[in-house]
Amino acid sequence: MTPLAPDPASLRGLRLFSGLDAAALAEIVRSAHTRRIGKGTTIFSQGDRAALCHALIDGRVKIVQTGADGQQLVVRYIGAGEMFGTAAVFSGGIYPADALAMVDCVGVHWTAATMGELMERYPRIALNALDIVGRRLQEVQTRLRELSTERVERRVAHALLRLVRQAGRRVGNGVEIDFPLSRQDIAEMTGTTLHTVSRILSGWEGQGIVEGGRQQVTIRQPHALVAIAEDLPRPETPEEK
Amino acid sequence: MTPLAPDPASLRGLRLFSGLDAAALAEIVRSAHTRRIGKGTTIFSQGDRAALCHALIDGRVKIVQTGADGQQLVVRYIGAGEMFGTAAVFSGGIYPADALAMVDCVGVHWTAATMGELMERYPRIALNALDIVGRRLQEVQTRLRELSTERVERRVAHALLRLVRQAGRRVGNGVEIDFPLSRQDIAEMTGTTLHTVSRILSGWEGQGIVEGGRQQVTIRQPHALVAIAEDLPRPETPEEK
DNA sequence: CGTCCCGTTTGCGCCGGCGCAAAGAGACGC
DNA sequence: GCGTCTCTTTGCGCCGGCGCAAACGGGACG
Repeated sequence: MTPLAPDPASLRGLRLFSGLDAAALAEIVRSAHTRRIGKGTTIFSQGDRAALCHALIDGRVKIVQTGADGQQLVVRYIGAGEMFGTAAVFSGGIYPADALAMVDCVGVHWTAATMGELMERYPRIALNALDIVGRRLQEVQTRLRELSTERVERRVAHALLRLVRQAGRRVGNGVEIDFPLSRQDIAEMTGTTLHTVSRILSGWEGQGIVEGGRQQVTIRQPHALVAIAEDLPRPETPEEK
Repeated sequence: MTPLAPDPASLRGLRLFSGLDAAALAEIVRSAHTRRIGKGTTIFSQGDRAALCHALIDGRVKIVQTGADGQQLVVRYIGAGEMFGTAAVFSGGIYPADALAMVDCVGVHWTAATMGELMERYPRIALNALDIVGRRLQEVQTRLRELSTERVERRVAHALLRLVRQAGRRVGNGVEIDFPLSRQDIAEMTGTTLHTVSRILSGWEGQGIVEGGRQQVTIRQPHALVAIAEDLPRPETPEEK
């Protein structure tokens, strides 16, 4: 992990620091530690003491929780501008999951003590963190309800739609999930197996709704996916070509 | 809902306000609205604008999220001393679930604006809220992993163990969950049906692990339940009588 | 360029648990 | 006390999806 000089412009873009004045931002920049993180790096591990508050400047980080039997849940993908590991610092002090760099990244971090002082001095930071953690709580609650009450196909549709919103990139024939996403990853987000995900995606591909690829999904008919997710009648889907 | 005079002692006991000095607590008491809430009351509804931050002084509140198809998830039970609906106020401003009084309750609330001002003036409140919401996020993430990766029996065991920690009351032959808890409630916490919960509990009852009853569960052998939850070899369980 | 590894796809038997149906017991209101 | 409603229990057929196995193809690496 290679240290870098903090870039004030990118720190200013972090959601955690929105609404702060120039003096506050200057202090935040002064105490920030910025670095490159190579693809595949474990930034922190489940069960470790939560010593640092992290945020991502560039790249993509996967947050994965592992149970005692080795089974994994993909909790979340972190994109540029987002914090991670911060809630743990203020809630119990143990990271509840691993943070893995999916691609080469640029990250920034603060010690727990520094962030605590910043929050006491600038309550806006604490309120922003509360907003972020509260939204994540709502999302996870929604996923819990989906997993409790919906069949796999709908769950996969919901998961893909969330990913499109978070990491969708327009390409020629649809919207691509803009980072490597395997069938196993999708399975670990939706409580199923890679085989089931593969079968579902193959079926949708046959209907022109998605286009698959190795660690890759492109959504060609988002509205069809919404209909599946919401268990609505399917619109007629002309085969586009 | 019958207004009451705020009781400073019970407000002081709220987790949200721990670590505050007397001046802060006096201000909190001044702006608090306390009232009785009858059993069965809907305190707020899913989809409503999140206008009030709530906390419970006495009683038990169930937080339930309902999907578009009417299927329900029991998100959480709120006990005395706990806040509820507060995260929603600071995260998007819409309540994501209903809050229902399970028994007669005493509740307290503040307007969103008042709580926002209190948090700006006393950052400790925001940090406490962050701690509480962060712990809830961790719990829901853990439940999501359990639901994704464990069979029903283990999930029910985990759910009962959580309830024991939260609302367990020692009685003559074990630990009772100290509020009305139906098989349907347990099912809605664990992503299964009431029939499956009933079958599991009947089986455990036959082994002396629990004792059932109408809207009632008493855990007689907590260690056996832990072994089930963690998929450990079962200890020999002598039939106590 | 060749080889190896990993990800994807597909067939299929099996199983956990859903959900219908019915019976019984307890709580509640008149 | 009686009637009604709700909750719990249990039998059982059915189905969604798990997980084993095998084949194929693409990408990474030497």
